[in-house]
Amino acid sequence: MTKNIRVRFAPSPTGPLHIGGVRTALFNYLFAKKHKGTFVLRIEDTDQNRYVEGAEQYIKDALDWCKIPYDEGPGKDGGFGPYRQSERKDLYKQYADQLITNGSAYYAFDTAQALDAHRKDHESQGKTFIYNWHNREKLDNSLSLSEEEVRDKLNSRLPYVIRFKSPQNETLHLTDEIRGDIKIDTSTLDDKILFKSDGMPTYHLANIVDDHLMEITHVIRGEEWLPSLALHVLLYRAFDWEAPTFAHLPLILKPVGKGKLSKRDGDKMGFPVFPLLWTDPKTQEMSSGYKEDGYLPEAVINMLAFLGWNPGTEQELFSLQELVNEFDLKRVNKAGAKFDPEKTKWFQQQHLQKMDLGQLSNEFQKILVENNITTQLDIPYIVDMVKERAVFTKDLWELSRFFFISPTDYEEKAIKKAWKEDTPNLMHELTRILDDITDFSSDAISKIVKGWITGKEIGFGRIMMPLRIALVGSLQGPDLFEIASIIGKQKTIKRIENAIEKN
RNA sequence: GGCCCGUUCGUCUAUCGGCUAGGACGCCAGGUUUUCAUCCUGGUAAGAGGGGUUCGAUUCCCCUACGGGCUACCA
Repeated sequence: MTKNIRVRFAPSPTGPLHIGGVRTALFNYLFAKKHKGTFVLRIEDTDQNRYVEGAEQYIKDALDWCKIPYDEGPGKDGGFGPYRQSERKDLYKQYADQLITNGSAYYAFDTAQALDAHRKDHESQGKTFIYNWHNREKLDNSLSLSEEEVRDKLNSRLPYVIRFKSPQNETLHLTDEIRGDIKIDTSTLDDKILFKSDGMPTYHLANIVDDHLMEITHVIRGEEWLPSLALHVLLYRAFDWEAPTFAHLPLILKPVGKGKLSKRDGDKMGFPVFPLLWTDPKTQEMSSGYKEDGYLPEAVINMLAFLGWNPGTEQELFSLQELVNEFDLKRVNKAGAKFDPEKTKWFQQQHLQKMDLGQLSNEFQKILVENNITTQLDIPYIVDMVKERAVFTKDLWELSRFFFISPTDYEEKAIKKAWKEDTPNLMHELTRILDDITDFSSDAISKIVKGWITGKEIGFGRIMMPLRIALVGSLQGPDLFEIASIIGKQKTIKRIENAIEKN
């Protein structure tokens, strides 16, 4: 009997979640569901200075839109709450103290200014200042000071931090589910701050404590955390806790240029980097979102899943459930992946085509209302006819508006190409032919009109193209006889007459 | 600079020592649709470089180059 799989997604509410974060959440979700485990959302808000109003709600809304709900998290206690680190504040100090007691950590009184000066000084000499074994004895901390001095400083309420005492001269063998074995020489590590002078833990402490307390079995996070893996493993050891399994996901890179995809890139390059629209509460600056741009969550999820993962088969189109079934951490890539807005569009187009016709028709109905259209026409029939040309639901309107509204303008290029000198006469004649048809079904119209054209011994284009201009306004759209049949005999003839008049 | 991770078509990727290196996006060309789009068919294009190991390396090892991440009392 293996223990219950528990994973967490632990974003910091410092702004909107971007698609890299969504992918991390997705992979956690897929892994959890695949193994019938629990997906936890934990809000890592230990840095009060960077807290952004509305960010937490945005994270929840985004996960909700993507249909990757968390099993436990703020507002959904599963017995491991609270799930906001700010609400767990009182918990952490005792763990920091525990490390002091067992010799794994120490107090440090160095001021930010003093450390800054050290860094600048080292930098000017071309060196890097690292707070660790090689200089910790010379700095202002409980390792260099006498017990008395330390007690005095503590008693006089001097600000202090608690630092981890990184071991020296040890080769750590770390394991990552995706990357395999990683060797680290602990002498290169620095003595990271675990507990800040403001009474809050840093990410490192809070993260380890919470993952332990919440019984997280697998830590799946971005590659940017790989450098802290050694510290984290060392912390588990210092606490004598069993460490979870780690997996570091490759980063998502900019489509062009250098570096990882950042929150700024999206609107600069013409595609959203956020799942939902975001308005910065301070500057009112807006960033576009996939939802508002018309993307289906299924498409975004599918696209994201394929950024750094593949099933090993040639199937590319997946539903969420299929992704759950197929997902395997072992098939996650090591290298970073450049984000491709074009392929995202392709996923969108594919998923729109797969969408349930009734549901798509309902969406379309809303657009009709927005455009003040009331109609007796068979909406699902029309949607089914034009949807293959659509990438987004909103495209449906432009692709079908001629069913509801007679064209008033005619595309110039089309007129030039197809509206010739004898066209008005031919169109006149056509109206009489159409008028005589009693059964105005597309089959019947097709048969009669085609017969008529053949009899006249002229090219089909001479009739069909002007007719299309008259009915649609341009040389586009589905089968003409279908269109004529749907809009009906009267309107068809009227539109032809309009076109003759205007051209 | 230091530490760590990575490197197959332009992009996302398959390949678990022997392949004409496969698929997808994009692009190009044909075909279907007497329109347009969709769709179908075909084409374009890749193992960073150098050393090893091996009968044989894209695949294993090392070096170099390049790319990326981290290097805060941020996560």
